[in-house]
Amino acid sequence: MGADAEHLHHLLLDLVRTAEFALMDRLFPDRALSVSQLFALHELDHGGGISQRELAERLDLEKSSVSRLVADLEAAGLLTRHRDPGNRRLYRLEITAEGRRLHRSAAHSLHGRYERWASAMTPEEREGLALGVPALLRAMRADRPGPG
Amino acid sequence: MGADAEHLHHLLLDLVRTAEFALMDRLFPDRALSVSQLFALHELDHGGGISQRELAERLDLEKSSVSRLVADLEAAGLLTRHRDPGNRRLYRLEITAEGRRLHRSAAHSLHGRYERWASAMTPEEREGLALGVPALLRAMRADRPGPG
DNA sequence: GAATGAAAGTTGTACAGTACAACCATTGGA
DNA sequence: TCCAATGGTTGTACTGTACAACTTTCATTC
Repeated sequence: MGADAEHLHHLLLDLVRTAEFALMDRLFPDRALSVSQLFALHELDHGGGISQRELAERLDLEKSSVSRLVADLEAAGLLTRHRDPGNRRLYRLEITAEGRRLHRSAAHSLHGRYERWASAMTPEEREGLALGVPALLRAMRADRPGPG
Repeated sequence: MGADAEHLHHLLLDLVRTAEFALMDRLFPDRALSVSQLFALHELDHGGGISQRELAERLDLEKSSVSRLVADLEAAGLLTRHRDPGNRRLYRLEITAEGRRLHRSAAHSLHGRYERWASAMTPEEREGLALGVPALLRAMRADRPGPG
C-alpha cells in the first residue's frame, strides 16, 4: 500500500501540472475565458436554472467571486439572470445560445488534443485510464471534509 | 476514437479541478508554501545545482517570477544560491536541509491522503491508473508545441 | 582589446483571480 | 412585528503571474 501511495504522489503532481497546462494553454486566442468562467458555462450547459450560491458551491468559489464572474459573463452575453419570482433574493442563471455555442466550441477545440492524446495510447492504456481515473475521482471526493 | 476523446474531456476537466483542490487544499497550515514553491523544492530535491533559468523552464514560469520565488525561498532558508564560479551570470541553486525537510514533510502530509485514496480503489483500478496516467502524460508531453 | 550582442538575473509595474468583511434586500418564523 | 437567515454586491487587499526595461557577465569578431 505504501508503494501505491508513493506512486500516486508522483502521478498526481505530474498530472496536475501537465494537464493544467495542456488543457488551458491559450484556449481562446480571441475571446478570452478564464478557467472558472469555462467551468461555469459547463455547469450551466449541463443544467441551468441554478442560483449563484449553487454555482459558487459547484465551482468551489466564494459567492463574491461568483457574483463578479457571473456579472462578467452576463455582460458578455453568455448567460442571463432573472430573479426567481418565488424568491426574489436569488437569481436563476441560464446559459444563452451564444454561451452554449462558446462552451461547445471550447470543448470542440479541445477535442483535437484529446484525439491526438488518445491515439498516442495503446488500447490497454486507454482502458486503464478509463477505469482508474473515475475510481480516483470517486476516492478523492469521498475523502473530502464536507459531505459534498 | 471520438468516444475516447469525449471521455477524456470529462475525465480531465474533472480531474484537474478535483485534484488541484484535493492536493493543494490547506497543505501547510503553519508555513505557507505556494504550489510553485513546492514544485521548486521538489525539483531541487531531485537534483540541485540548476540555475534559475533552468528552474523557470521546468516550472514553466517567467524568469522574473522565478527570480522572486527563489528569493523568497532563500529568505526563508529553504534553498541557497551561489554564483557559478565558471560563469558568474548564473546561480547554482541548492536545497537546504530545512528545505528538504519541508518538502519531505509536505510529501508525507500528502501521503495520508494518497493512502486513503488508494485503499478506496480496487487493485484493478489502481493498476489501470498506474498504466493509463503515465501513458497520458507521455502523450500530452509529446504533443506540446516545443521539443521539451 | 574594444565593441557588439547574447544570456542570466532583477526590478518596476500591471493585471487577473480570488477571499474576506461589511453591507443591502428579501424572506420566513418567533 | 421584529429578527435572524439567506442570496447577492461592493470595497479592499493579496497572491501569483507576465512583460518590459534594466544591469552584469560573458563570448565573438574585428
